[in-house]
Amino acid sequence: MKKRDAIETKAKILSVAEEIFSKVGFDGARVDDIAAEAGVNKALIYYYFKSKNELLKTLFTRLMEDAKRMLVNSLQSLPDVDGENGYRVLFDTYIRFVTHKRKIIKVAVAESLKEETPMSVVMELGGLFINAEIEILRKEYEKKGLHFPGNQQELLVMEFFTGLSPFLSYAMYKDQWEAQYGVNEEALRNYFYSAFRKTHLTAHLP
Amino acid sequence: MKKRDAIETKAKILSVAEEIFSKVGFDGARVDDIAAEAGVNKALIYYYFKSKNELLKTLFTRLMEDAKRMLVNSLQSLPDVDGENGYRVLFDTYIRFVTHKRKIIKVAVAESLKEETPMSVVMELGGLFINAEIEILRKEYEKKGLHFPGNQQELLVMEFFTGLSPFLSYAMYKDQWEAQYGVNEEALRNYFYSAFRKTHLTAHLP
Amino acid sequence: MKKRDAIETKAKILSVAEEIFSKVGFDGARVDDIAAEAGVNKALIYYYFKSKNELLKTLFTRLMEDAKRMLVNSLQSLPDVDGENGYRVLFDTYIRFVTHKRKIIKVAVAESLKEETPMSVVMELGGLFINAEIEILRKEYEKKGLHFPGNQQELLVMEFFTGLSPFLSYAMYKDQWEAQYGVNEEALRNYFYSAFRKTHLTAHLP
Amino acid sequence: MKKRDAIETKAKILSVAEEIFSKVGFDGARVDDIAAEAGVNKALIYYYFKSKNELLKTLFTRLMEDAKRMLVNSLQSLPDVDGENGYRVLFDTYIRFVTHKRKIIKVAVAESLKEETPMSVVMELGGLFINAEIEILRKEYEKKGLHFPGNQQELLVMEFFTGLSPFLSYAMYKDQWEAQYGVNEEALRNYFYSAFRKTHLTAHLP
DNA sequence: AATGAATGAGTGTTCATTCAT
DNA sequence: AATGAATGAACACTCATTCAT
Repeated sequence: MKKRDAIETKAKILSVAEEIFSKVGFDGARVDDIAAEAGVNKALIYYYFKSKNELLKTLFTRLMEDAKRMLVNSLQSLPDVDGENGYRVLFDTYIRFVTHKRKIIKVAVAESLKEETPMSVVMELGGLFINAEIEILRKEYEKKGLHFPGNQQELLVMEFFTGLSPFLSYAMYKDQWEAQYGVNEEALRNYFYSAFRKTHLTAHLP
Repeated sequence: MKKRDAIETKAKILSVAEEIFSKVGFDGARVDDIAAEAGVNKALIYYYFKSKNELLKTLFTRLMEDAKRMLVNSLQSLPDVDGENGYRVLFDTYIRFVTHKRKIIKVAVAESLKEETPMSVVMELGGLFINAEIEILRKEYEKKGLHFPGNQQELLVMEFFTGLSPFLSYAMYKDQWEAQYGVNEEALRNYFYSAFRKTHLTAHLP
Repeated sequence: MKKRDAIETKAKILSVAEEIFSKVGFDGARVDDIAAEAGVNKALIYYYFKSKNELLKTLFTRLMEDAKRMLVNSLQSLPDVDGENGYRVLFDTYIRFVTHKRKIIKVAVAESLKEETPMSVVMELGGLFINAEIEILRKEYEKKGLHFPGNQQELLVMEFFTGLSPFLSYAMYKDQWEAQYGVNEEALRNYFYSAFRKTHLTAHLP
Repeated sequence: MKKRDAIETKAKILSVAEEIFSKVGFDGARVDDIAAEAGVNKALIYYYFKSKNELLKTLFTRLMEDAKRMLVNSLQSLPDVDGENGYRVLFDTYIRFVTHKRKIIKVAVAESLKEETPMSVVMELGGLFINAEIEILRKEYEKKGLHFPGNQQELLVMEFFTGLSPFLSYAMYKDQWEAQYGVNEEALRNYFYSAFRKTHLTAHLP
C-alpha cells in the first residue's frame, strides 16, 4: 500500500484485526495475516500500534465508547417515545448495536472468559448496561408516580442475566442460528423480540 | 511420576487441560504447562492423546455426554415433582450442572465463537437443551389437558436466548460476578432463580 | 506376539527393519513402525538389540558375510565352467545376489554416502568384489598361460567403476526401471547382461 | 548477520544446506545446523523457504537445470570435436560436472532410493543423460553414413547401467576412493577415463 | 510513511530409549 | 520373553517484534 492516508490506514488495520480476531480468536490471530489482509507491511502495524495486544485494546476501547454513546443517546431520546412502542424502539437500538458490533463483541466475550483480566470488558459492558436500564426503569416509575422497588442486588442480577445476556447471545450466535435453523435475519429478530418482551420486559414493567 | 495407573493418568491430564484451557483459552494454553501441572512428561500426553486438539475434543465429548445424561435424568424424574416446586428442582439441577461444568463450558463458548466449526458445541448443547425443555413443556400441557401452543420457531428462539442463555452466562460470569459485586454463591443463585422465574419461567408456564 | 521362538522373533524384527530402512532410509525409519510391522512390542526390540543403530549394523554384517560366502562359492565353482558360458554363470550369480539383497544394498549405498563412516559398507563390498574379480582374472590368464597385465591401480578402478558399479545400480534402480520403462524382470536382466558383456566383460577378457 | 543482500543470503543458505545434506543425509540434517553454519537465524530460512523439504527441492531443481544446460552445451559443441579426442572432451565435461555437483548428487542418489518419489531425481537425470547420449550416437552414425542400430530398449539399459552409472559412482565415491586407495584426483580421473573408454565407449563406437 | 530482512523465544510434536512388572 | 508406561532431548516450524533503510 502506497501513501494512503494515515488515518485511513490505521482504520483499515483495525477493521481487519477485528475481522480476524473474531474469526480465529485473539490468540489464534497472526499479525502476518492481518497485515496481508489489510494490504500493508507487517512492520507498519507496529509503526501505528505498540503491539498486537494494543490492537485489541484499541478495539475494546472503541467498543466501550460506542456502547456508552449508544446508551446515552437512548436515555436522552427515551422521553419522546412511550409504553410498549418505546420499548420496541429501545430494543431495536440495542439489537442494531449488538448486531453491528457482533464481531468485536465475540472477541470481548471470548477474552472475558480468561482468568487474567481483573475486570473483563463484558463485565464493564454489563455495568454500563445495568446502570442504563435501571435509570430507564426509575424514570418510568417516576413518570407514573410509582415508588421504585427495593432489592437492588436482585435487580442487578436480573438485568445482567436475563436482560443483557440474551443480547450478548444474540450477537454471539445470530449468524450460527440463522444458518442452523434456516431463519432469516428479520424473522430471528422478531422472534427474539417477542421472546424478550414476554420474558424480561414483561417481568419488570410496572 | 512412576507407573501410575493409566486411567488415573489420563484423567489427571484431562482435568489439568480443562483447568488450563479455561484459564487462558485453548490457543493460549501450552502443552508444556499442562504436562508440568499434571506432573507428567510432555511426551506422555502425546502417548495418550493424538494432539492438543484431541484433548479439547475429548473434553467436549464428555461435556456433551454429561449434558445428555443430566437432561435425560431430569426428564425421567420430572413426574415426581410438581408445579412451582418442580421447576425449582429442575432449576437446581441445571444450575448445579453449569456450575460444576463451568470451566469446560467457558472453553466451549470461547471456541464456539470462532468461524471454523461447522456446528459449535454450544449450538449442539443448545439443541439438546431446547428439545428437553420443549419435551417438558409438552408434558406439562398434556398433564393439564391443555393444547400445546403454536409457533415452534419462536419457541426455539425463546428457549435458546432467554432460557439457555442466562444459564450459560451464569456459568461464564458467576465467579467474576461474585467477586465484582461481593455476593456469595448462594445469594447469587437465589437472585438468579428469582430473576429467571419472573422472566423465562413465568412466560411459558401454562 | 506371544511366546514366539526367540530366533524367529529376532529374524522377524530384522527383516522388517530391512524392509522399512529400505523404504524410508535409516534416519527416516521409526522404531515404532518396525515394532508395529513386526507385531512385537517396541521394548522387545531393545531387548534383542542394543539400539536402532545395532539393527543396521547387524544387517550390514549379514550382508558382508553373505557377500563373502557368495564370492568364495563363485571362485570355487569357477573351474567347472568355461569361457563365455562361465561368465554368464558368474553374472547370474551376481545378479541373483544383488537382486535378492537389493533392499539392504539400497540402505548400504545411502548410508555409504554420508561423511561419517570411516570405511563405508559399499567400499568394503567394493574391496571384496575387486579382489574376487582380480583373482578370477588371474586364474583365467594362468589357465591360458598368459601374463597377467600390469597397472594394478587402473584395474582396481575399472573393477569398481565399470564392474561393480553397474551391479549396484541394478540393485538400486531395478524396480524403478521396470516400472518406468515397462520392462519385465527377465528382459531387463537380459539387456543388462548384453550390455555388461559388451562393455566390461569384453574389455578385460584375454 | 545484518542486512545482507537477499539473493546472497538465499544462496548461502542453499549452499550450506547442500553441504550438510550431503554430509549427513536429508533426514539426518538439522535446520538448526544449517542456520548456524550459514550464520543466519533459523527463522530466516523459513522466511525464504517454505520448509526443509523445499530446500531440497530447490537444490534438485537446480541440479536438473544445470544438467540440462550442460548436456545441451555438449551437444552443440560436439561437431567441433572429432573421434577419440571428441569423446575425451565430452568425458571431461561429464566428469567436471559430476565432480563439481557431487554433493547434491549424493543427496539425490540417497533420496532416490526411498520408496516414495514417483519418479526419482536420478531416474530423471538418467532419462536426460540417455537421450543426450543417444542423440550423440545418432549424429556420429549419420556423420559416417552408417545406419543407427536397432534394439532401443537394450541401448537405454546400456546407457543407464554402463554409461551413466559409472559417472554416478564416480561422484559418489571419488573422495572415499582417493582416501582409501591413496590416489590423487588427477590419477583417479585418468584411470577412470581409461576404464570407461575400454568398456562403455569402445562398446558402442561405430 | 513504509518496507524487506532479520531474530529470540517459543510451540506442538516426535522419537529413540528405558523402566517396572 | 514380553509389555504398557514413561521420559529427555530434540526437531521442524511459528510468531510477535525489531532493525536498517
